[in-house]
Amino acid sequence: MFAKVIVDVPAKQTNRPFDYTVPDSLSPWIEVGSRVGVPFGPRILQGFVVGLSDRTDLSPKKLKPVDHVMDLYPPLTPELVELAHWMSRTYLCHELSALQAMVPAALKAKYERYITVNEEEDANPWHVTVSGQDEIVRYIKEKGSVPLDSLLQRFPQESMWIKEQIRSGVLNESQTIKNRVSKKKALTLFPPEPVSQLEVYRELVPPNAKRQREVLDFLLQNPEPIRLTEVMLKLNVGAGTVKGLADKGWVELKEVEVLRDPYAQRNFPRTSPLPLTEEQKRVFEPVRQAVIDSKHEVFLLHGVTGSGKTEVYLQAIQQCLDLGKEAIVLVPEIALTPQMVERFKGRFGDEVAVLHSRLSTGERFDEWRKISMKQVRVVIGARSAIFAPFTKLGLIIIDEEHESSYKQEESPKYHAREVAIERAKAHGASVLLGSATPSLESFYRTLEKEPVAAGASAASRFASSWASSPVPRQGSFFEEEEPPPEPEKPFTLLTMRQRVQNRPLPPVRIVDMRDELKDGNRSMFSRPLHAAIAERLRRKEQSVLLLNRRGYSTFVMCRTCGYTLQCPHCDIALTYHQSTRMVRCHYCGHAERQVTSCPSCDSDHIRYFGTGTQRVEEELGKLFPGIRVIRMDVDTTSEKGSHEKWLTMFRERKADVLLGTQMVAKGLDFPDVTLVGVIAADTVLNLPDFRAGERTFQLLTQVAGRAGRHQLPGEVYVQTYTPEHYSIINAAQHDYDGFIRTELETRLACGYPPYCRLILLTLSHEEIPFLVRASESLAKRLKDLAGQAGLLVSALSESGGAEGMEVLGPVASPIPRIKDRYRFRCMVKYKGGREVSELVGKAVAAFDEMCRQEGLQISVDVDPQLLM
DNA sequence: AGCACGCCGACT
DNA sequence: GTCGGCGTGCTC
Repeated sequence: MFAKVIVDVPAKQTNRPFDYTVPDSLSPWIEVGSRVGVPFGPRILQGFVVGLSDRTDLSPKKLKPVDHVMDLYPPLTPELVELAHWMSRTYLCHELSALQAMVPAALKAKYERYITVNEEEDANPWHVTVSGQDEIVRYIKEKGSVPLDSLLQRFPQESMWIKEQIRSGVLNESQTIKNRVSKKKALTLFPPEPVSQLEVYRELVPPNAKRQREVLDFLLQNPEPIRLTEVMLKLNVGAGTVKGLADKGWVELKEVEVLRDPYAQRNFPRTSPLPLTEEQKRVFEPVRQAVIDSKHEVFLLHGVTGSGKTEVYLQAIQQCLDLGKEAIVLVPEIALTPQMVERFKGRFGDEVAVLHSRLSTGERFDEWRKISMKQVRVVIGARSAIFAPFTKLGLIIIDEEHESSYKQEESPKYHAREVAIERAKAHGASVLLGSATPSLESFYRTLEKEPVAAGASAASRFASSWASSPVPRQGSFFEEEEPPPEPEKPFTLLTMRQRVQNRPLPPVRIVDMRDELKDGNRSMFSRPLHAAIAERLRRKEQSVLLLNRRGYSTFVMCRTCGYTLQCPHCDIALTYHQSTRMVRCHYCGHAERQVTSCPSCDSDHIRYFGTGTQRVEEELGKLFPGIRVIRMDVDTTSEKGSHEKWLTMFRERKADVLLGTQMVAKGLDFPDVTLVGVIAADTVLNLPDFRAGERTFQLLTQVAGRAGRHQLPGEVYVQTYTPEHYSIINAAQHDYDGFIRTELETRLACGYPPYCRLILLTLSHEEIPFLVRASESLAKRLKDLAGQAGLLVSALSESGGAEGMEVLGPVASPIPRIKDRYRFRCMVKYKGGREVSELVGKAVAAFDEMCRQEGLQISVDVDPQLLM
């Protein structure tokens, strides 16, 4: 038997499976998806088994055997291995990166090299001449074995000599693969056998040892093994008490492997399904049917805020569980609040695993193992939870599907929505995308398109470009034969227009800040918003104020000459952190002490602009003396659990105003909030990104939905300098359809997604001239290859509906330098199928040598979400 | 990524 | 004549 293995080397040349023989002793343990240690060149590397075969094209003498298997059960399923392959082709990343993205970080290989003294060679004394070197040998002998890097740290002068000795055999080098996180052990208390012995011991306890007797009594009542920490908590005894018993041999304390449970302390009251409204029933029914029929279908659930999407999710999941299938729920990281977790844990109890970024590596690993070991059938989590190693998936739910956080910004730059659809296809599962403001991409895919057959229209060809199907694995992905892609099935649109109990959407008032300025109001609060806040204070109701982070960041400026502090390594302003009194660069981490005079003109009129929210908070305090404000931004929510703490305080009415960035707009539900104010609606709108209008509309709609969800009617104020913009007007009128119509027209006219697709290529290098040459050369290469394929057009929008691609740039990136590396970018706009991304892959591959030798870096982003 | 092999300049 | 620079290519 032969295993095809992707080894742990992220490089172009090793981005293919390598064949190994499987020794008989290991064959029962090796499956597609196993993690193995394999000899690769001179060392042992970690690798993933991506195929098993009883034949190989390689001559037997070149083959080496698999060294060992790393896990009792394979961490990946064959379906996920296939998915990794799809990802590597779709997003042009190494297959290894895709595989690694699927397992918890705890399983990432960590290699340690050990040095020992070779006893035989040591007999030859002339190898050891200089006294310092003699010391090294003694040091190693004393410790037995020493990790190489700690040895080099201790004897930095002698690194050459040490390498020599390893080569000549005086020192031995060996290497191990370690997991990053060990399984957690907890001291556990075991009662004696038989338990009746406890009666005897009870009498023997010294009369003054009251605590010890309590422990024995407890064990008599509860004779199962119990965690030491639990005993200490329950009986309020110290560890010494129990240790005393253990010392006498009356009870036993042993280390037992446990799963860390981040929600262990919490009790979730069980809830049962609520009766669905007519509208909920109408959208639930087709989803239920698809799940029962195991039919792959993608539903786009467009439901206004407060229309009760979550209850539909919960009942759809219940349907899944009833059929013995599993479900994944994706939620944007920022919305994965305790409230959200509570709703799922409350309905499905121990069947739920939760994955989010605030978990430690160990906690995350253990939640993941619950899935892997089939202890749970529901996973709720952020983006990467899409890789939950289920085998009987029935449904994938993506809440707030329009959120840009579903796109990973590091390699592999996948979009969870696309991955979800791909996974669902493999399982015959359905995907339910939910949002009050569906993305244009998703909405576009619900529109009826002409069939692919005769005359292949623009729309149908475009539709087919999204399709793909599993491919039998073989060789490198750039040269594979593709089966013709299946035509993409359109999404099914489901709509919920009513809020539960028919509460009206709050009226939204647009405030033109230009008028305020004209009338001499230079404050950041318009008169109407000011009056509205005053009114809430008087009525003892609560307000939420939202400030977009961007455009209001925390820079340091000289008021005499206008100089702003810049990062010396990046072309970006340094941000000021009040808590540490430091200025710091968000991109490279460069930090310096705050300055007292201008480095440029020496003036001491240095002004530290705090976070935008800090400024608003200050001004609120001035305008409304005694107002209680909770401020939520990066500064106040970095601490673990602080997010929850602030929200609880606000819920308990310990503040009048919740002031924050985006994070206050998402999914929060407070009964006494009757006012929502958006301080500056156009900060996003002015960004140089074709999605700016869409983002603005989404944000305003989301935040408007926060008001008046309960008995009290709500009201929304939106302050803006561009009140005539359709994304602001449509949001104010709660008119998604109107917005989408205008926005689709705009995108069609400008030639942007969803009418075409984009690939963003970013090149970086330390020297501008080299970078410019390389960038121009890459652009030329892209054009040449496109020309050869007959795909090149000069302006995509003018090519009508036909397939084609356009190469834009190179131009300097919006942030032209990061970490002392200059950045240029090229944009590929195209209509058509996979051939374009393959072509881009080929073009980039041609620059592989330049990357390796000259330090050029090229990053490829397929379907980029942020063009910044 | 590592690491070895291999082909041209300044030294014992 | 050798030591060593890092260009080139391979790892099942």
